[in-house]
Amino acid sequence: MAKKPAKSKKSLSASSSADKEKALKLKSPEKMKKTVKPIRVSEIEKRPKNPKKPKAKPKKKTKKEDANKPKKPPTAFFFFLEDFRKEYQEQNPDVKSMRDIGKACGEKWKTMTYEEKVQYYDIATEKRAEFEEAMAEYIKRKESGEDQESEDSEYDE
DNA sequence: TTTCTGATTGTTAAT
DNA sequence: ATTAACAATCAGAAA
Repeated sequence: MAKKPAKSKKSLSASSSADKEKALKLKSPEKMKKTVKPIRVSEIEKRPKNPKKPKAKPKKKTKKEDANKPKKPPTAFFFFLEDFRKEYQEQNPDVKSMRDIGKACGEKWKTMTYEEKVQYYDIATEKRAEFEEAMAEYIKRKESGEDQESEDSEYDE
């Protein structure tokens, strides 16, 4: 059977006017707001994984690995989770924890409309901007002199 | 005691 | 374009 080509289904010249309208609506909300700042990060972020990952898929980390390294900001979904959790626990005090909530939350999230989600997206967008700033500062500091550690780094607790 | 796991989606960086 | 990893959370299980 000759397989085939089903590779270019729409690409090149498929830009119809209808496509434009559709794309406008489907685009990410944050993208619509304005272009992201031109922060060019090439080698800033390094990802030295956690040496403590027994599983093939690392997921969490122990405690502090890099106090200077800004962690990834929570996504819109996570913000929604925070609110959702509170409500969920009120209605379901019997539920122990997030495994159930996560499912319920994800399900509801899918049902939410753009307008409802956009609020969280907005928060996430703003948060990301802050994260980028923190990241830039972190890099700067790191390049400036990571040797500078002594002051009150970490004594014993 | 300490560490990891699970489950959800979103965002990012790298390929 | 797609993949891989990580973001929070918390109670329970494993070592």
